[in-house]
Amino acid sequence: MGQGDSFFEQVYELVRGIPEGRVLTYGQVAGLLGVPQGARAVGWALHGLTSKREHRVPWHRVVAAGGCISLPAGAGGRRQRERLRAEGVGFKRGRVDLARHGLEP
DNA sequence: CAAGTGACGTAGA
DNA sequence: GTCTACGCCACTT
Repeated sequence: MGQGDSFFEQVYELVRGIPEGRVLTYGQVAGLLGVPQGARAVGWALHGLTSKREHRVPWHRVVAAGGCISLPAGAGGRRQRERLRAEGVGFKRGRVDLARHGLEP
């Protein structure tokens, strides 16, 4: 996989640009890339990072619609929740408070 | 070239 | 509030 600009790389770059304490949804990332219906592809792109060791991509800042974590606890969902909380992101009944950490509160 | 897959999204019941 | 069904995209084999 050494392609230069695949859709995946675009996702990585965009996610990499998410400031701390900010959270985006798959649909938003896809929309920013020009493919509002590509939420699935975005999720898949991040899925590859879970197994990667050096990525520098704050994938934990990307959650499903509504701010809910779709990741299984064993796949890193647990880590995502902890990381977000460590960045000051507040949780609302198991969901991220998009109203305070969304793209533009 | 075709089919299958997956960390989604929305709508309806 | 819960669950089901369909549609969409990009990548792999």
